[in-house]
Amino acid sequence: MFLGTYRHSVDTKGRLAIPARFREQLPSGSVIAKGAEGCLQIYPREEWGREQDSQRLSSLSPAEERRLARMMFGAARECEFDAQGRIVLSADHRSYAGITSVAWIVGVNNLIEIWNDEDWRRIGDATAEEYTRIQDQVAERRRAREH
Amino acid sequence: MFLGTYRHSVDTKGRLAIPARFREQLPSGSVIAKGAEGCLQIYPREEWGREQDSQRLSSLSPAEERRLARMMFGAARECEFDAQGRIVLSADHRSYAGITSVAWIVGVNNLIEIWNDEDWRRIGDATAEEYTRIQDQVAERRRAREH
DNA sequence: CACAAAGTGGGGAAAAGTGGGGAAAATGAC
DNA sequence: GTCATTTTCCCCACTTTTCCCCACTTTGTG
Repeated sequence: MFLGTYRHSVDTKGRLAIPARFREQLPSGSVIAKGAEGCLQIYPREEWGREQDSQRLSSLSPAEERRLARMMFGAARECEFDAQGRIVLSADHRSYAGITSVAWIVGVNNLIEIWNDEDWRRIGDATAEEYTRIQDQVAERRRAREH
Repeated sequence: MFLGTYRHSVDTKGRLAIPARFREQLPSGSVIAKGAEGCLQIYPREEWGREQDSQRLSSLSPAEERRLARMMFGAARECEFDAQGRIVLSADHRSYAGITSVAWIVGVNNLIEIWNDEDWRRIGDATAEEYTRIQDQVAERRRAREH
C-alpha cells in the first residue's frame, strides 16, 4: 500500500528520487506510464498486469483496443533506479506532466502518481471542509447499506 | 475499543506519545489520516480497510473516484512507533490539524482522533446541558423507530 | 516508600535526498 | 569509417532528515 505525499526536486538531468518507503515496495519490472489528468503513474509489476487485464475485459471494439494498447504501452517505460534510488524521467514524460524542477510523489493505494507543482497544489490541497464532506458521504452510504 | 481523552506534548521533532492503553490495541499497519473538522485520525488496520470498502462501493464517477483516492491515500501515512511508543506527526499533518506543542488524543470507539489544544477545548468541553440534550434526542429517535 | 511503568527530551549515527564530474555509449555529420 | 557532439549512466560528495539510543521526570501501584 502506497501512502503519503512527498515533494522532491527534479534536477537538470531529469532525475527524481523516489521516497524510500515507496522504493521498498517496488520490485524491478515496475512501469511508469502516462496517467489521467496529466499525471504520471508508477505501477508495480503485478498492478500493471492487472491494469492490462481489466482493459481486455472492458469490451472495447478491436480497433479501440488496438489504439488503447498503442497508447498505453507506447507511452510507458520500465522504471530503472540508480544507486541513489532515483529514476530518470524522459523528456516526453516531463513535458506530458509539465514537470520542471519540482515534482510531487503521491501514494494512491496500489500505485504511485507524479504531479507537477502547480497541478498538485490545485488538486491535492484539500481543506478540512472537504475531508469533512467526504466523511459525511461515506458515513451516509454506510448507513444506507446497513439498512 | 478506544476510550478516554489524553493531553500529551509534541516535541520539536514532531513526536507524539500515544497512550499505552491505545497502543496495545494498535497492531502494526495502522494508518493515520486527515479527518473531519480538521482533526487527525488513527485507524487500526482493519478499520482502515473497512473505510476503503465503503468508498469503493459508492457510485462515484471514475474521475471523482480518482480524486477521492488521491485525497485519502495521499494524505495518510502508516503509523510507526519508536521504542518509546511515539509516532512522528509529519509537517503536513501538523499544519493540517494546527498542532504545535500540545495535542489531545481522544478514543472514539473504533478509532483515535488527534486534536490541537484550542479546537479540542472548544469542541471537547461539553456541558451537562449538552449531554442531557443529546441523550434526549437519542431516546426520542429510538422511541419513534420502535413504533 | 520503593518500584515499575509511562511520558518527555536531546545527542548522534545512519539513512535519504540533492547535485555535479566524468567515463562510456549512442547519435549524427562529414 | 571517423570524428565530434550529445546522451546516458556510474560514481563521489555534501546536506538534510530520520530514527535509534540513552537519560531524566512524572505518574501510578504494591
